[in-house]
Amino acid sequence: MDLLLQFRVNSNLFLRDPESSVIGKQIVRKSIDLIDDLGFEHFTFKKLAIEIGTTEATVYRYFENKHRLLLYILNWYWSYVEYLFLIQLRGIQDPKEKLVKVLDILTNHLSNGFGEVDFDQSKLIQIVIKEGSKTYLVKDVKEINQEEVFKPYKEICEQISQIIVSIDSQYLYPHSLASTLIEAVHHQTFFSIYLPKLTDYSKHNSKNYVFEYLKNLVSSLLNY
Amino acid sequence: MDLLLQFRVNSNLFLRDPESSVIGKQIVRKSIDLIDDLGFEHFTFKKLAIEIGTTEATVYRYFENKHRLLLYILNWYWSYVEYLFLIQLRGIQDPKEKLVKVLDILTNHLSNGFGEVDFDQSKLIQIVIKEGSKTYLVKDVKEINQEEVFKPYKEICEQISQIIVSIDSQYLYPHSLASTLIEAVHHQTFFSIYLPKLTDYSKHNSKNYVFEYLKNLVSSLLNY
DNA sequence: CTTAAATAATAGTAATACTATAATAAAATA
DNA sequence: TATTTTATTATAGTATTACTATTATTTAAG
Repeated sequence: MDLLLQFRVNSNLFLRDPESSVIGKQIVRKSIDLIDDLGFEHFTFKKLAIEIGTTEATVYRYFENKHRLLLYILNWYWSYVEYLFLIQLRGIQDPKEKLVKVLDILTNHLSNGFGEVDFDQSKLIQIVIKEGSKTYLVKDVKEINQEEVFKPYKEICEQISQIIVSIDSQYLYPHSLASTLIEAVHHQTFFSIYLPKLTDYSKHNSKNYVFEYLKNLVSSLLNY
Repeated sequence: MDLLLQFRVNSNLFLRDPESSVIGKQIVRKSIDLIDDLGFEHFTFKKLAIEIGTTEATVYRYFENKHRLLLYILNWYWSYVEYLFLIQLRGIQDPKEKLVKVLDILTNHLSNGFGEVDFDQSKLIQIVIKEGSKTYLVKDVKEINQEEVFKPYKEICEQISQIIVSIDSQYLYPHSLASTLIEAVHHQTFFSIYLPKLTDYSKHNSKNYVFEYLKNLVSSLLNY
């Protein structure tokens, strides 16, 4: 099952499959550590290479540039979420319950992990929250979009959209609501930590603040 | 009135007030053009200096680095929005109507401009949409937050939050909803242009798509 | 066992993000 | 008015970044 997920990552994202060699796996694993430590702006292939005891040129054989590596990491994440959807929504009939489970998966970042993964999951989540939007907020979105690099994100959005429609077939903005929910998970989590005045986090003692907020939002919105 | 707005920009953001000299004003005006043209990542002080016929060192006398310049531009924008709120919400009594007007101001980017400004307004809006989140998605958010550089954003959020509470005093997440609306304006506008599958833009022939979506969202949510 | 192909290491370059110092202009004071 | 002081810009530099080209080494194939 581990392998299945990894094979889904779009081959446009890399020059050489990082899963095909030991050094490739190290590149991905260590880059997750480093991007989390330094932030994407201060992360460089030089620093990564030193960290894993190789050279920049070697890293460049795997990824064209650090933006592609970030895309690779996020594609992996979205594929992982898709897998969680698959196994965790399977048993649920009620679409309302399904949507709550979706929010749970998206916000309850840790702990719902399956089996073992060879990197720090909490660091991955931090990258998704802090650096995720940098995958698409670039000058060449249009071009890279044609390479299908945002496909897993769109598929997640499509799935959530279908759940929304099955709750309320009259609702006019299912895709926008789906992408708003996904983005809200990220920026509300970020804000609650770093810019809490942009949230009501301090008034709620819940550690599942973002989950509660969005659960309330969808239930009011789709009236249930 | 013009001056009033400009004086509100936090002096922590610059080394020397760009409004105090001709070259300072050129730096701000041309940087708006260039950031829009190149994207923030490819924008450099060197390119800016060449464009306005000066040197990098001169630009560095005004702004510590390009991130500070971006913050300056966004602070200017948020102060401008605050001013629009002030004059355009004044006559409205009904808080529901007020909230719709807020969404109108936030989404109907152009045309509600007052008087003249000495730069391209549509380029400013593009920067707000595409680069705005890069002001806070940085390693040192915590530190720069202490310098009050996000104050105008928080004030806008606070104002919207108060409107929300006056519509529904029982609503538990007014600040989160406010910041979600602001962020949604930006990413939904971005998605509708560059990643339309993340929206329902194609199904609606409205050029005010994001406005309609969010108006519908708040009216369902706060039941009116 | 040899040759070819794949991979990594070494050594570069152009651009970026600054900084230090020198030159010039403007302002303030004698 | 002359002369300091100060403010501002220009010149020239450095370290780092983002790559690339070439060479060396390993692995695989015939």
